Amino acid sequence: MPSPARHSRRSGCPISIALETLGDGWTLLIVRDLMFKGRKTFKEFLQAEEGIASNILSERLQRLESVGIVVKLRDAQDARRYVYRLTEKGMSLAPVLLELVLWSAQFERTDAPPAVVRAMRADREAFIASARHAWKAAQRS
Amino acid sequence: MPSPARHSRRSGCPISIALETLGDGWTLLIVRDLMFKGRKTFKEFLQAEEGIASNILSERLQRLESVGIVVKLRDAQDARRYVYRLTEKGMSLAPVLLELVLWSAQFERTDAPPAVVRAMRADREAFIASARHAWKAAQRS
DNA sequence: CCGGATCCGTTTCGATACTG
DNA sequence: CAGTATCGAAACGGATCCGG
Repeated sequence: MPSPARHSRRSGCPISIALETLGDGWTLLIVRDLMFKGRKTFKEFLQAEEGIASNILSERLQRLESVGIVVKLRDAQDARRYVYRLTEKGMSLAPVLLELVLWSAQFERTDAPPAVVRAMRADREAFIASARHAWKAAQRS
Repeated sequence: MPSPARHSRRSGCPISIALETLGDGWTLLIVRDLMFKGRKTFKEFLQAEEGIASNILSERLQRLESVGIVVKLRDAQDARRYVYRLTEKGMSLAPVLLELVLWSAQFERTDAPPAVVRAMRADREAFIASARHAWKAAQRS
């Protein structure tokens, strides 16, 4: 979706940057998986139930890296592997993702909302705080 | 982006419905314009600075209508025209949009954040409440 | 094996032109 | 004014190949 982002000057409500990065559905899924599902390797993203193709995943990860939302690092445990992590900028998307998940949960036809959703709904601030806490903890590893 | 939405069953964090509707950048812009900028006619959307093409706009509006986010009505003032309005479901997207706009504003390189953004930042609840109030007021017209 | 890159047929998008 | 029709460009995604 190149066009709406191009002519973004002086918009009353900025949103174009979000469009460039999140306007793509796959990207949104990757960020959600990073933030809430603990996925971090190429393979884990590939195996996500939505079924992304490897070339698409590769491209999206590169783009996320280039806009500073994720970083690619060597796995500390296994130096042959890579792990992807959200940056601070990436983590700052938490409120957006949380609202998005909550909104979706309202209309998704599931018998019972998953525990994650219930935790989010109960206390948004607390949920974001704990996600950030987990993120910081994983930092040192 | 057809695929991620197709296999959406039993996701730990629902988001697929949001992907179907908001995963497209143009759609996001339309909803933002409806919610925060008071745009409501086909022409007003067309004239938005981002420059959407008429066929794209048409298709996106139809899709938004089919998923129950907007309704298409005759203009009460001028019966020859149509106006598009957010439904209750559409308005329930307000928190998502607000967080999205706030996040974008952080990284958008503008000299001063527009008044809207400052108002949002100051009090999110109040901003959403007033947006909803304006929406209800416009209902009776 | 893992993390991609490349190729290529198919689908979708979107700018422009056109119509009721 | 509010959309359709057309048609080239771009994106998608499955298969396959490659370096470590």
